[in-house]
Amino acid sequence: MSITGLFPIDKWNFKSQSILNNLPAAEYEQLCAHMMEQEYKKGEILFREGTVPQGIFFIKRGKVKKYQVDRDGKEQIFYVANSGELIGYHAILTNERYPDSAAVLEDSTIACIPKEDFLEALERSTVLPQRLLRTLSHEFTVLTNSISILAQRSVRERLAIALIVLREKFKDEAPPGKDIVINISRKDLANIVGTGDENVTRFLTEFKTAGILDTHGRKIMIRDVGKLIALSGYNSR
Amino acid sequence: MSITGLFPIDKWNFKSQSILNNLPAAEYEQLCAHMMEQEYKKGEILFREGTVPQGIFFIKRGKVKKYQVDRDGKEQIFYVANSGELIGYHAILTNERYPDSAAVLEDSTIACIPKEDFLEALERSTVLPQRLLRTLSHEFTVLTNSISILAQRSVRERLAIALIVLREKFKDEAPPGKDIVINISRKDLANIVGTGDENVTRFLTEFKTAGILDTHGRKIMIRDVGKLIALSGYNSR
DNA sequence: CCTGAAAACTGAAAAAGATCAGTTTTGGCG
DNA sequence: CGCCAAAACTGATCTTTTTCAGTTTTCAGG
Repeated sequence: MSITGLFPIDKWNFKSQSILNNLPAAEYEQLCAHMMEQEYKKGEILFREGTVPQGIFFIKRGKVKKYQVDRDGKEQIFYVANSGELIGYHAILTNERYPDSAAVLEDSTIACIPKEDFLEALERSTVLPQRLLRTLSHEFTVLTNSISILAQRSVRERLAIALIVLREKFKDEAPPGKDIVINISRKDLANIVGTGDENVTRFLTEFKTAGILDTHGRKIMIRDVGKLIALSGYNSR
Repeated sequence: MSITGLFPIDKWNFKSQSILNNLPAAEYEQLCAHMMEQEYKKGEILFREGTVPQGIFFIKRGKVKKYQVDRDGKEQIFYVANSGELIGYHAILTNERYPDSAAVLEDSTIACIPKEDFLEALERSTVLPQRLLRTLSHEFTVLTNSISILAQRSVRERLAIALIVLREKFKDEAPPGKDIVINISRKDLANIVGTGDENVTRFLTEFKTAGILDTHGRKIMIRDVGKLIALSGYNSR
């Protein structure tokens, strides 16, 4: 059974990059007319809860976490966006103060397309609305899977699943033939899985002892995806 | 602080009914040309995981639960759709085998609009794609809130929140001046909250003892929404 | 109005997870 | 290269949640 064959996991890997790919040239030109490319450092915030972003963001290189912060300060990461993905359009589409925040997970190159250009392109374009609809529907599915996993699986299983998914997301960066390195803080991992960082440490130690992965500082290298999948609970029966 | 002012809670109450409201007459006519209205009984299944529905469903009266079933048979309800809402369009938009199921929660009147008519209307209409985009974006927000709640709140808090939301959904059915009655099985409640039905029973008993609600059989009548909100953890600080 | 199956409830025990209070390690910066 | 703050780790304890093994109640159909 392959990883991508595992239903909720390949859904989690969905990329919205297709939105801008192969747009009619004229539309693409117009959309990118006032695009601003910028370097962001780890930890920088793209937009914050309760605001309407200035535009939509296209991640050319790097990774961005999408999260919400609770009243009592607890952070929940519900998506890690990879290079090639587009974020920030939900707020612009609903034109509402938006409950999500986005922060840069590792040094990234991100382009910003002004709100107005995006909305205009959406009005004019013949393909953009359809693509967005499909993308949103797909994202919806990703979230419903996350809900099932968070509500029903143990912390160990959730962490195993998160690691499998993250491994896929960090695949691109590995030099050919070299290890895939997941570079993410324990706290961020905890905020994906919905637990504390102490728990993440504990289970990572357990996985390490079981020969499933290695750690060097905060870096995680997965050695045995098969065992992780077993632990994730998706091979049961 | 009003219920609807509570951020994640009013989001959960979102209705997608606006999608079909006040469409241009011609478009509406065309969309409804082959619409089939039908009575459904409690427990009937509208569509099942892994299928593409024949059409989209408009709930004229009643309620429908949207859920996913895990490999090991665990059911997770991620949304309760109310009268006025439209369901089933995700699968049709992505044109994929779809991971969600929908079953009738109480006797309902539901109209089915054939897939082809819906897709054609989507192509022709000037307002439908935009509306769907907004609706989907909004639904997305509802799900991210659910994720935060499920990942970070205790079972007691989750149940409190679920009850507040369900109370809003069952509001319409209460005769003026009479109690709002939440009519849902313990098992379904458990599958919303992500726990077992024994736990639901336990906490309901606790709430009853605290004067927060009454139960008659499986019916739940909430007496003190304020206390429930307090228990939900949303008044903290 | 009975009756049987499904649903709801209860208690006790075990397991899982959160929390607290530290110690050790890491990695960026002067 | 060493220092310092932040992050990671560890162990012990306490709380929450699950699980199991029943009993009681409800309610739909005969």
